[in-house]
Amino acid sequence: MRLEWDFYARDPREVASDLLNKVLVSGECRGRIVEAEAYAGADDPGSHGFRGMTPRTEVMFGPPGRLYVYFTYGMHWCANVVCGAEGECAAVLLRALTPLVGIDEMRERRPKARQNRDLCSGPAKLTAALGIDGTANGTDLVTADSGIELLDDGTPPPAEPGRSVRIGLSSGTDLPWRWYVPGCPDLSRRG
DNA sequence: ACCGGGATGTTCT
DNA sequence: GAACATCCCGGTG
Repeated sequence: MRLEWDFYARDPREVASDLLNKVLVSGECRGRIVEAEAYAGADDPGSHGFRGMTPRTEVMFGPPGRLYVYFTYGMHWCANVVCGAEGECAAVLLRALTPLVGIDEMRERRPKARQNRDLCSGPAKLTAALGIDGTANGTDLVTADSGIELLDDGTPPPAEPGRSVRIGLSSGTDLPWRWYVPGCPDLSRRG
């Protein structure tokens, strides 16, 4: 069943750990979330929202349950789930998926992937594999009006998830706000 | 296996 | 002008 508004309207650290083993749907493709990171606002120097709202980060401050998609390094898209209360800055970056459905379509979008575990093993890989780009910024995951949604298929999050500092930051590097499924072969890094 | 560097352009100072 | 929540390729061991 589809995740509802109250799932998202919480602290991003809770949402990040609870998103493990949920299913991301985009069009005909599906993947299981195995790695996610929490981001906050004024108290989180690693967050895009650290210095307040800008045109780019407006969605992060808006209602929970929407998708915040940003462009980085001149060529990559990354997708976040907006969390917390409306007016707060809070989101969860989706960092890795286990491909479940639509693998042929994913391989067409990511022809350089050598194996299935390379298709979605990074935040910009999974958006490319599932066809998510800036046109999806701000779309509502609860109504799924753009074909993107999150499902609970009955698989619970791991009883003891892996946890580490966040990856790729130059600020906020001390906060252990990355969660992952231990030993999963589809992570962005071994864990 | 590990490491270094290039691609590529938006965003904010 | 610098930084960037990244990825890929080619070098070396």
